[in-house]
Amino acid sequence: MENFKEIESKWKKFWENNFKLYRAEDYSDKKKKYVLVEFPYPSGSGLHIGHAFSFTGGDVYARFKRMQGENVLFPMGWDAFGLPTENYAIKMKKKPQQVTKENTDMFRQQMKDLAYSFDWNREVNTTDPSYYKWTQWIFIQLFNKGLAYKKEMPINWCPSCKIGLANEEVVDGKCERCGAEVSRRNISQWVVKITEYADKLIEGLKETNFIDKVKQAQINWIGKSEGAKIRFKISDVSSQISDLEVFTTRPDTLFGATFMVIAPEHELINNLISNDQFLISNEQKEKIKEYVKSARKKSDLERTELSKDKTGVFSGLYAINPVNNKEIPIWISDFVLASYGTGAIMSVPAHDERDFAFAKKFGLEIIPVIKPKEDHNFEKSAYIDVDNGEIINSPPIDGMVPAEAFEKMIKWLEEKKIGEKTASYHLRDWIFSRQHYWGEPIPMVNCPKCGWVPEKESNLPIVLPEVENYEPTDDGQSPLSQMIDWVKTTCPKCGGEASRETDTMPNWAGSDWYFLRYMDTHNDTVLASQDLIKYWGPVDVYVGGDEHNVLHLLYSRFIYKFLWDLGAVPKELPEPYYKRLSHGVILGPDGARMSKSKGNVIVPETVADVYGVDVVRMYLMFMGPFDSTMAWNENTLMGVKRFLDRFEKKISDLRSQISVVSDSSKEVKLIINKLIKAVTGDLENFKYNTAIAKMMEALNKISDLRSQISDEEIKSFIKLLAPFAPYTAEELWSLVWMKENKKEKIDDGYISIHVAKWPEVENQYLIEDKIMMAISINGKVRSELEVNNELKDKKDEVIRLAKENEKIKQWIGNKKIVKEIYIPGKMINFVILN
RNA sequence: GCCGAAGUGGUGGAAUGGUAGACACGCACGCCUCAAGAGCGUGUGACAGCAAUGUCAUGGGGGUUCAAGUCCCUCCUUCGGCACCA
Repeated sequence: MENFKEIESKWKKFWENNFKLYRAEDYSDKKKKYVLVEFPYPSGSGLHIGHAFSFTGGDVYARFKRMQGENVLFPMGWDAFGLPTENYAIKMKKKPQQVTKENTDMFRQQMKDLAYSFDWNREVNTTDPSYYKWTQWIFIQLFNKGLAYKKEMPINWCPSCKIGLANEEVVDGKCERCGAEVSRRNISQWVVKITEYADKLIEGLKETNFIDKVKQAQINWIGKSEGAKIRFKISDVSSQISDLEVFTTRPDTLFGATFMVIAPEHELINNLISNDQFLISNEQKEKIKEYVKSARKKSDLERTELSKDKTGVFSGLYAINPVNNKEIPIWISDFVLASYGTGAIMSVPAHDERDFAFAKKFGLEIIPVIKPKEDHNFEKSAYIDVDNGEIINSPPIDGMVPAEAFEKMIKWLEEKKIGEKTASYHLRDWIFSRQHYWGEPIPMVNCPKCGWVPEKESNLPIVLPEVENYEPTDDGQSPLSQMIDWVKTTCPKCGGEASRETDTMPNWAGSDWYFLRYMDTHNDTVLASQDLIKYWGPVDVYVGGDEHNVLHLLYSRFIYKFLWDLGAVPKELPEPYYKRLSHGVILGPDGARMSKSKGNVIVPETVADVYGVDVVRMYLMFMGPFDSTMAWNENTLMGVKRFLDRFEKKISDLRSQISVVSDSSKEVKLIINKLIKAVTGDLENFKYNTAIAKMMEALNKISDLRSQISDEEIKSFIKLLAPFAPYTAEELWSLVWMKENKKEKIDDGYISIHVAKWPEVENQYLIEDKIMMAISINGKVRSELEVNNELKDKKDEVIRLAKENEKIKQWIGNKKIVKEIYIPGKMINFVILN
C-alpha cells in the first residue's frame, strides 16, 4: 500500500539527476513543439487542484510529444507581483521578496512531486529585476511611440485596496479582488493606447487557431461598431463653439433625431457654465451645475442599476439638424457615457429604447422614420426591429431599406463635410498605473523642465527599493512616494533635479510577454533574441483558463503586436499563440466552486499522499473532457486507482513468469495496435478521458490472454501509459529492462521511458479475420452477421448472406425489397415496403 | 437585451450521419473471509415477458435522409460572459 511512496521518491531522484531529460534544446534539428501552460501566481496556500488539472493536461501532451521525438519546450515560471503577497507580507511583517521566495520554493517542490516535466533551466520570475528590466523596457518603448501617456482621469477607485482599477477589474461595480464597491476618483494615471491596436487585434485572430468562442470573446470585448460621426451646428448666435459632434451607428435615422444628449462630463458643459457667450440664464446654469455634481458622485453601479429611470437636465442650447434645419434641444444626461464615441449622441426616440424612455420622461418629440411591419404604437414604445423595414418621413431616402439609406446618408454627410464614416469601440485605453508597492516601478522621471522623460535604457532595471513601510496610503499615493531618497533623481535628458514616478505597473505587465522570455531566458542584451523566437515561436499550444481568454490574451497579443511593429520580434510571426486551449474547472465534491469558506477544497498534495501521484494525475485526466466543468468524485478516483493497481500487478506477474512467449498472438497484437492508434489520436486532440478509457478496456481484454503476450506488446502498453502515470510507467519499464538485460538493478545503461520512442501502429495487425456487421430493415437493426474480412468489399456476396439470415428472412417475408444499402464492414440496410 | 457553451441511464460521461449508453462510478447478487474492508466474478436504460424477443428512449415539436444524439427550422431549460457602448 505504501509502496508507491518508495517508487515516487526513487524516480523523482532519478529524474532530478538526469536533468537533461526534459531540457528543450535551442536550434535542435528535431521538430520543435512549444507547449505553454499559464504560469501561476504563487500564493501562500500552495498549488491548488485547478493548477494540477491544467498543468497535468499540459504535461501529458508535452511528454507525449517528447516521446514522439519532438524538441519540446515546456517551461514554468512565476507571475509573482501582486496584492495578495503584499497584503500577506504586511500582515506577517515580512518583506514581499521573502514571501515570494518562500511561495515559489513551495510551488516548485509541489510541481516536482507531481512529476511535471518542466524545463527548470528556463524558469522565470516576474519579480526578478533581470526579468522586469525588460518589462520596463517595453514600457519605455510604448512611451517613445506615443502609446503611453499620463492623464488626469476619473478612475475606478477601490476604497478598501486603496488602488485604482482598470475597467476589466471592476465586476458588477465591485472590486474584483476584495468585493468592495468601487467609487470614482480623479487621479493622474499612466494610460496605454491599446485602442490604437483594436483593428489589428481583430484582424490578427485570423492567423490563429483559437477555438471560436475565444475569438468571439475577444471580438466582443473590442466591440467594434461601424457608423458615422456627425457634426451639428449649435444654434446660438454668440456661440464661438461651432459644432457638437456625435457618433451614431444609424445615420439613416437622422430625420428622426429630435434632440441631442451629452454626457455630464462633456467639455461643452464647462464652457456653458463658465462662459458668458451662451445666452443661458443663471438659474439654468445652477441647475446644470447641480446635475453634473450629482452625476459625478454616483458610482458606476448606481449609474447603471437605475438605468430604467432616466435623469437629465436641459442645457438651454439647441442644435440644428442638418437634414431639415430644425432646431432640436440639447440635453445633459448620465445615460450617455463620456468614454464612448464622442460623449454625445443624437436621439432618435422612435427607434431606440433609451432615447424613447428619455423622450417620454421629458416630453420630447417622437418622429418615426422606419415603417413598422405590423401595427405599432409609438406612444407606448420604440420600434426596435429596424434592420428590415422601409424608411419614411425622410424625403430624400424614403422607401429605401436601412442598409441602402445608411450608405446614402454617409455619402451625403461626407460631401457636405459635416460627417464621415467611422468606427467606435467598446475597448478603452488601458489604465496602467497602480498605487502599490509590489509591482514593477514605472521607469519614468518627471522633470520640471522637460516634463515626463523615460529612464535611460542603460539604467534599467529601475529596482524596486526595499522600504520599511509599504502599506498603501490614504491619499492614493504609492508607498514608494515616501522614499524621498529614491524619488529624488536627475533628469535623464537635462541632468537637472527631477523626481521618479512612484506608481507601479499592473499585474498584466509581467505576464504579457513571459512566453518570449522562456525562449531565451538568460539573455541580458535583449528580451529574447530574434533567432530564438524564430526557432521556438509561435507557442504551439497555450493551455489556460477561460478567465484569461479575454484580458490576459488580449493584452498579451497587443504587446506582442506592438513589439512586432517595433521590429523586436520576427516579421514571420505576426501572432504569439497558435492554438489556445481552455481547461475546465474542477468543482468541489458538492458540485460548488471550491472555496475555503465552503470547506470543499481538494488539495492535490493531500490526495496524492493517500493514493499516489499517478492516481491523482490520471483521475484528473479521466474525469471528463479537458475543457469541461466537473465535480470532484472520490469514487471515480477509486476506479482509476483500481486500474493502475491492476495494471501494475499484471505486468509484474508477467515479468516473474519464467517462460514468456517470444511473439504475441494475433489477437493480442490486434488489441495493442488498435490501442496505439486510438491513444495516439486522442492525445493529439487532447481527448485524455477517452484515451484512458481505451487503456482500461484494453487491459480488461488482454487479462484473459496473458499467456499470449510477449514483452514487445507489454512495452508498448507501458509507453502509452507513461504520459499519464510517469512513476508507474518508469517503474514497470525498469522491471522489463532488468529482465531483458538480466540485471538486478538499473545502471548507467538504463534509459528513461520518458524519452523512449512512442510506439507506432503496425497496420498489418489491425486487420481482423472476422467482422460483425449489423443487418437492419428500414433503418432498424434486426440481426447480426459475421463475415470473413475478405468479403468486406464484396457487396453482393455479403447481401446474399444477409438475406439468408433466418431472422431477416422472417422480417422480410413476402415484402418487396426496394433498396439495399451496404456500408462496408459496418452494416446492411434493406428498405422494404410495408 | 446581446454573445457563447451545453441539455444522453441513478451519476461522471462515450459515440468520422451507420448496432446509442464505450469506460468508470453506484447498485444488486455471488465467491473469498471468523468478521469488516479490500479483492474477484456476474448482472444492470425503461416497460412487457420465465425466456427468445418486442416496444419505447439522447430537453419539446417539426423537417431532410435508406439511416439523425449527430444536419436544418422552431421552442424550452441550465450554465458562463458582456451590458445605458448610441
